[in-house]
Amino acid sequence: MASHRRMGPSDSATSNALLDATERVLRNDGYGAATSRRVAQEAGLKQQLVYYYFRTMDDLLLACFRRRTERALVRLEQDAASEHPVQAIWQTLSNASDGKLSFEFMALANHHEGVREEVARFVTESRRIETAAIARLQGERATDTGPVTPAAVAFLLSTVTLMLGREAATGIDEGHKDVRALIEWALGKFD
Amino acid sequence: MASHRRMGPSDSATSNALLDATERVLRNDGYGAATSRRVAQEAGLKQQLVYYYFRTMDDLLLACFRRRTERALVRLEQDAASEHPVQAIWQTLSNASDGKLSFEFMALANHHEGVREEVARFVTESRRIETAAIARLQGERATDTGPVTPAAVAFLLSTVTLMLGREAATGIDEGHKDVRALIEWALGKFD
DNA sequence: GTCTATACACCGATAGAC
DNA sequence: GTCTATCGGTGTATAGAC
Repeated sequence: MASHRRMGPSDSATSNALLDATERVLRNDGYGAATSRRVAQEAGLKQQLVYYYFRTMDDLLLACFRRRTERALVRLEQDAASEHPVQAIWQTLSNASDGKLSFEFMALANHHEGVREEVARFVTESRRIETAAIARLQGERATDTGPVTPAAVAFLLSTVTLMLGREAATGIDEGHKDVRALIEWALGKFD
Repeated sequence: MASHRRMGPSDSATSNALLDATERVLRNDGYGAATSRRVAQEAGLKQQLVYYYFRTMDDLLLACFRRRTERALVRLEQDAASEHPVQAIWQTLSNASDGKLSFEFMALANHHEGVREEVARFVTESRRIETAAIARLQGERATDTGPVTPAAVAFLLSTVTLMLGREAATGIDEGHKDVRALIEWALGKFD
């Protein structure tokens, strides 16, 4: 039974302000704090507007994640098409990857069907792009990289940057210097 | 101003049942669902008993995490003292590491001071144990491992197993076969 | 497009009887 | 150690006026 409640446009200034506010709340206080009242307050809007622009809180969370992945994929494709794709991707992920937010969405994916599917789609797609870029380099150089395959490097690129950023945010730096050197050594085999 | 409310023992059958129930709730529905009523229901107990055994919900969550890390460190020390420490740790982390629960606690750490400190303590301590075990092997063999240092391997051991398990649970397997082969190759340099 | 008003459920936490 | 009862607050979501 569909609701008869009215709905607002999906790309207005107000809806984007709500998405921005949602990101801030997730970053600062986690998904447990991402309530309609809290998000609206963060955006300086009334609580009920959340339901005008997004049918449910689940929809808001999903839209928030989708906006982020779309932007990330655009950037990733730019990096992959650049002169030194592997270095560019490594730099982008090392600097920009917002570990706190990513983790919040990954935890959310554990019990939010829509987010889970979107996370799977995003990871699969971005790893596909990364693997292709690395394989292209390998083809050009024709060097033997042994077990350091494009797919393995793509996995390490994304997961190691994520974990480095997250641990640093938690006050951990055990082994970070060494692993950074190791990854850069592995990357050097391609680019 | 301290509360005058009475408190129960911290290692009774009932308090452990509550901790078990908390783990199940976190695993199935995330920390947002870990409410006193929900946890009590899961344990077949009354909601108010949560506050008899644990002062606040934050305390319950923290106790739940502490119990897990204590058990994990015991197991890690056993593995580190075994004949093939690196292989043993890799196997234990690959099989037993409960990715969903770990992620839930890591996300929780983002905005829960007590859990954040405990996560930092646990990661630092376990990585220290792993690094020592790997370095001991390196000393015995006296082989040159280049950039594949004990600290780097320790970082990869814990983070790669965590991410492999988590992605598998989300329905992702992009690059998993390759990265497993790569890690096992790196481990072979030591053990 | 934004407002007021409101429904109804669930939250953490406490008091005090048994 | 476990129970009943309960407080004040907050949650999602909707109806309907402006």
